[in-house]
Amino acid sequence: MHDGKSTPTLIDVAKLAGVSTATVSRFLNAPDKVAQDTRDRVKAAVDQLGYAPNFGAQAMATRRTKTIAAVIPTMENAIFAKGLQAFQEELRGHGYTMLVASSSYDPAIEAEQIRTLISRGADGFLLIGHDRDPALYQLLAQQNVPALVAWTFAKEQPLCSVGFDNRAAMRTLAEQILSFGHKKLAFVGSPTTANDRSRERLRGVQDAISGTGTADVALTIIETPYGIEEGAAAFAKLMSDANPPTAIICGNDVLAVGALKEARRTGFSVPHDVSITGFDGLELALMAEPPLTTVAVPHQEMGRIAARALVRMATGETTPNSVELQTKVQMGGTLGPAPL
Amino acid sequence: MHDGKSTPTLIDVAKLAGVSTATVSRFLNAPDKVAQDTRDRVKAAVDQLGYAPNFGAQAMATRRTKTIAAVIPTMENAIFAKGLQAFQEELRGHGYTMLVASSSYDPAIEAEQIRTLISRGADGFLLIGHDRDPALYQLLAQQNVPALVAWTFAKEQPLCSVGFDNRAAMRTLAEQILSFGHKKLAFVGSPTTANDRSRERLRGVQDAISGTGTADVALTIIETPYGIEEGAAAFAKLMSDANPPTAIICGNDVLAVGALKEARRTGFSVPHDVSITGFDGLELALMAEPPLTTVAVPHQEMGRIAARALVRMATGETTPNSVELQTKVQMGGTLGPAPL
DNA sequence: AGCGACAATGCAAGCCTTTACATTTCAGAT
DNA sequence: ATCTGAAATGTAAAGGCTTGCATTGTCGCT
Repeated sequence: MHDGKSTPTLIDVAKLAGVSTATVSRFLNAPDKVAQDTRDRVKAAVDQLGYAPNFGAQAMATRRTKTIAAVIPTMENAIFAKGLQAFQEELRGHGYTMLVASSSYDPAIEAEQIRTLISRGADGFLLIGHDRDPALYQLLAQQNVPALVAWTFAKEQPLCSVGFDNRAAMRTLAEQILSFGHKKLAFVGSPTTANDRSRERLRGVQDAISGTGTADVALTIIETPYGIEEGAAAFAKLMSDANPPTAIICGNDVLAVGALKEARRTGFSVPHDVSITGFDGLELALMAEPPLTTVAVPHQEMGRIAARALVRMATGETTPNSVELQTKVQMGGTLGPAPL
Repeated sequence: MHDGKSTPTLIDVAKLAGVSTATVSRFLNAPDKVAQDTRDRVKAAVDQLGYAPNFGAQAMATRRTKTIAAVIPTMENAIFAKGLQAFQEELRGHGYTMLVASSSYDPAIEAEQIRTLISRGADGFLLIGHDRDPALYQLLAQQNVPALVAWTFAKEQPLCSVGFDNRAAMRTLAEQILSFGHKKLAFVGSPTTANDRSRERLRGVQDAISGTGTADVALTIIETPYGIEEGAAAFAKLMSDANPPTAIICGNDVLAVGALKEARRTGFSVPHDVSITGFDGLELALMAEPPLTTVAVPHQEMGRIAARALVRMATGETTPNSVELQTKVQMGGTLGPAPL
C-alpha cells in the first residue's frame, strides 16, 4: 500500500521547507500570518511535492467540508439538469463543491441518500419539494445542517424554499384555457403522492375551474410516470373515450410533447381538434410542432439563487429566507378555441 | 464543543453498548466477526443514538472514500444527463457515491475540477473524451487514482475508454447519405478543438467522402456551440449561400433539431428540399417532425458499464479494460434522396 | 486436568490537519 | 541597557475511525 511515492502530507512539506506543520497550514489558510521569506520557502516546497491537502483530515479538523448536497428525483429530467448546472456553477464560484444524488422519485431512496450525504459531512442541502418524512427534517435540524427546498414555493413549511407557486402558475394557465371556451378538460400529470409540485399543479387547474362559478366543466385526471411514451399513452386513452376532452393540460412538457406526438400520429389536429398544454418551458416545447403552449420557469435563476442562499446559510451568515420567483405563460400554438 | 446533543460518535455507541469501539467498528464493517448477542446490543445502541459514521474520519482511517468523480462538460446536455443518471444508479448499487463537476467545455476549469476532486479523495474518475493536458494524466497516475474515459472509444490513449467509435459511426451514417445521391454536404458540429468526439465525427464524414473515390462531393464545415438556436443559425447561413448543400450532417441532435426548426420556419421541406441528420439518438430526435435520422448511442449502458469498471478498478480487482459499444443508424424521416 | 485452536473482544497506534496556547525574536521605547 | 508588545513560529492536542496485535474465554481432545 505504502509505496515510497505515496501522496505527500503536510509533514513532508514542513520538513522540506524547514518549518513546522502549523506554519505550512497557516501558509495555506491565512498567508498573511506568515513572513514573506517563509512564504516563499513553503510555496516552493508545496510546488515541488505537488502537495494537496487531504480532504478527510481537513474535514475532520475544521468540521466543515465546503460541500453542498443536492438530492433530486432524476437527472434525466431536463428541468433539474438545467437548474443543477447553474447551481453548481454558482457554488464553484464560492469555492464549494456540489454532491448530487438522485432518488428516482422514491422517498425511501431519498431518505437513504440524505443520510449518506449527511454522514459525508455536507454543509448544506438542496431538496426538491416539501413532501417527505418529517423525521428527515428532524434529522437535518438535529445535525444542524441547513437545507433549502427548490422548484416550489410555499410558506408554512419546515424548510424555506426558493421557487415558484406551482398552483398559482397552473391556475393562470388553466384560466386562459377556460377562456377559450373549453368545458371538457383532462389533466395528465405525474403521480401526486409525495410530489407536491404535481399536486399543486392539479390544484391550480381545479382552482381555475371552481373559479368559473359554474358546474359545467368536466375534468378527467390521469396520473402517469414521466416520459414521452407515457404522455402518448395518456392521450390515446383519453381520446378513445366516448366523450373525449377538448383540452389536455399536462403537468409537464415531456408528457405534453408525448401527447402531441400521439395526436399527430393518430390524425388529430392540434389545436383544431384538441388543445394541449405543458409546463416547464423546456426547449423541447419550442421544438414541438406547433410549439407548445406552456409555463416558462426560470430554472437556472432558481439554481443560482438557491446556491447563494445555501452558501450563506452554511457559513452562518444568514437565517434562510424564502424567495418566490415568477413564471410566465408562454403561448405556443397548441392552445386554441374549443371545437364546436 | 461537546454540547450534549452533538452528533454521536463510535465512542458513544461503544459506551452505550458496553463494548469497545473496535467491536462497534467491526459490527459496522464485518458483522460476522461479532457474536450474535453483542451484535444485538450494538445495533440497539446505534439505533438509539441515530449514529452514522463520520465520513472524514473514515476516509482518513481507510484511505478510501467510496466516491467516484465524474467530470463532464455540462449537465445541460441530455446525453450526459442520461449517462450520469445510469452511472450513479449503478454506483449506488455498489455502495459508492458520485461526485459530479462540470467544466463548461473549458479545459482550464476541467483541470481545476480534477485537482479539486483528487484532493477530495475520489477513488476513481470518469472523464469525457481523451483530449486534455497530459499533465493531468500524470497527476492521476502519480496519485494512483484510476480513471476511465467515456463517450468515445480509442486505443493507444493514456486511459482506457468505455464508449463507441465516433468516427466509424458517423462514417456509416455519411455513407448512407451519400448513397442517396447527395453531392453537396455540410457538417455542422461543435468546435473540434479539445473535443475529440466532435473531431472524430467530422473525420467520419470525410472518410465516407474519400471512400467514394470521386472528387465531386463538396463539404462545407461550420463549427458552432451546442444549442438549438445555434443549429438554426447554421442552417440559415448555409442555405443563404448561392450554392447551398442538399444534406446537412449535424454533429448532434440538438443542432439538427435547431436546423430542422429553421428549415420549417423558412419554408424548406425536409427531406424534400434538404436532408438533415443528427447524432445521439435523444428522445428529442423522435419528437421532431419528421423524426430525425440520427445515430442511436447507448448512453445508459455506457454509464452503467463505466460505473462497474470504475468500481472494480477502485477496489483493485482488475486492471482496466476498454469496452467498445455499438451504435446504430436510426432512420427517421429527415434523410431523403438529393433533390434533382 | 491440561492443551491447543479458535472465536470474540479489547488496546492503542495511526491517518492528516487545524488551532489554542506557548515560545522566540526583534524593533522600538524608555 | 532594559523592557514591552507584536509578529512569527513552534508544540501538541483533538477530531473519529480502522485494524494489527494482544488478551481472554470456550470447547473439544487426549
